[in-house]
Amino acid sequence: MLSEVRVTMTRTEAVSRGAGSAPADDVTRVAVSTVIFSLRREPGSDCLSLVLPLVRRTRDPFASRWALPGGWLDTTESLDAAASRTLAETTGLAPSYLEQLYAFGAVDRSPTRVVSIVYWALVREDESRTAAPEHDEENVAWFDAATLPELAFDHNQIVDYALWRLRNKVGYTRIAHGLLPETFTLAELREVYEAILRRKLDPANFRRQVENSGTLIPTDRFRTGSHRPARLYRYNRDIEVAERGPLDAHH
Amino acid sequence: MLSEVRVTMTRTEAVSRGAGSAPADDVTRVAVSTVIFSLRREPGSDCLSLVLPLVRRTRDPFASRWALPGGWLDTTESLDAAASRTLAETTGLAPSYLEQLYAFGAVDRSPTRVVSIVYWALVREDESRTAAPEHDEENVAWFDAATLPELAFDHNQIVDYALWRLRNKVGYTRIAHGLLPETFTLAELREVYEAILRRKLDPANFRRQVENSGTLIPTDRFRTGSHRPARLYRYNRDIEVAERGPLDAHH
DNA sequence: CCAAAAGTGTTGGAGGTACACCCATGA
DNA sequence: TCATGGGTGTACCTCCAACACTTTTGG
Repeated sequence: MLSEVRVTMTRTEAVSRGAGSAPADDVTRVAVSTVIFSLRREPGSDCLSLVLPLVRRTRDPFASRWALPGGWLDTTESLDAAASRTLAETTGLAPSYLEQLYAFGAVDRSPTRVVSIVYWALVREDESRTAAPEHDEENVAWFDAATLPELAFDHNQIVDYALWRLRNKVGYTRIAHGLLPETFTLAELREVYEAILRRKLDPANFRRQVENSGTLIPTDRFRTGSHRPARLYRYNRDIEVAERGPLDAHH
Repeated sequence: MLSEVRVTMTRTEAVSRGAGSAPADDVTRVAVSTVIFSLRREPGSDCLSLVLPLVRRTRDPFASRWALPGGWLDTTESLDAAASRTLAETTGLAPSYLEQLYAFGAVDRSPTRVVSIVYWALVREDESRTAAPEHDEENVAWFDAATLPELAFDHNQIVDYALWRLRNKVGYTRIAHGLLPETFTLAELREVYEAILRRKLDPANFRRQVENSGTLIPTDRFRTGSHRPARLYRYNRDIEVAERGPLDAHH
């Protein structure tokens, strides 16, 4: 039915950032990348902003460009596991939330045929500080999500899509706690929403909304400091099950 | 900068779903499958039900089981194109709506390592009738989505997820027109919603909701027949752009 | 006491549900 | 004429945005 054909294809060096032997030439390879979001308080301004880690490519194509952390899919691991693994290898992070974003497979997105299964993840602010201890400090850096440079491949587009998903999902799920420590004040939670949605929220209405949603458990502790002490809350982990669809796995 | 090399792509004659020689053992291959929804009016009952086409497998694994239509990803086509192609090859259908669903890649979902990029699609009721003219009538059949047999691989799970997405998406987008002809009455549109959501909707409130959404354009024609003639509507195609995220392609 | 953030109350509008009610046709 | 679905009006309820107001701390 289909006969064997010869194809001439301009091919550059292998794609893998990091190690890996040269791959076979005639197959489409599967890569896994992750858009990792965290929050950082800018020293100058007093508001939080979304940041994400990028790795500098050390080889062609797009050598010296910044790219999403990722790697090749191993034959013996699931997609979710590959996302966690490559994420840990390149940045040393363990995400508090991880979800598949999309599979990108345009033929010209890389010189060789690569299908990228892209995940997106959230890491807590405190965790992202301790990350990348020995992981080439040089080649991993955090960027403000709003002002990214030109990235390798179609990664700018991918980040845009991940941002869109994050902004959507924060509206109808309670994933914001993936960016916060175990306990937090309502003001801190509101700041997270404001950073993601890029607009101010009414503190009074925000309080009632999250209180009525039943996803927060008040503790008896308070955050003291500047003014009137604010109650600390924890997330109710029993809720979030029903929010997701019938996809068993991914944690 | 980029050096040109020659690559020999042994296209193991294969790929399309039925045929196929044994694949290489050490690579993970990429398949593309599609969950295709359409509507069928059951002869006995008077209400619409969701149906989808399945193909009977002719070889192991899961020989003689029913499976989602699909095939191997070709090296020279995008994921979207592969979904359209395999969908046409196996069922002869051209979908009125096509969207990527999810990438499934558990290691044990197939004896050999296969990552399936799954799409879901809608085809209009009338189109689904004329389908599969010469496409092995024997090995393609339509099933009620609610009462599927045990399918090959993890395809039952996949259909469940596709149904979940469809039911969600019908609530906040206007994809239902993908199951209807060019013009239709509000009652017909409501029936589509009822079939997808599996519950009755108030005709009066349904009318106002879709009218206020601005997605319908009334024509000056009417569907006559049983009782008082019902006005025919068309969909306003200018709207649906803003509904989707920043994913350029897939039409 | 004052500033500022924590937390509460109140109002009005938007949108959804339930349901009563007219309208127009085939039989 | 009647039965049936097409189409309209309306009351009510819930949720949300706006904003006035009280409470509690640090300085």
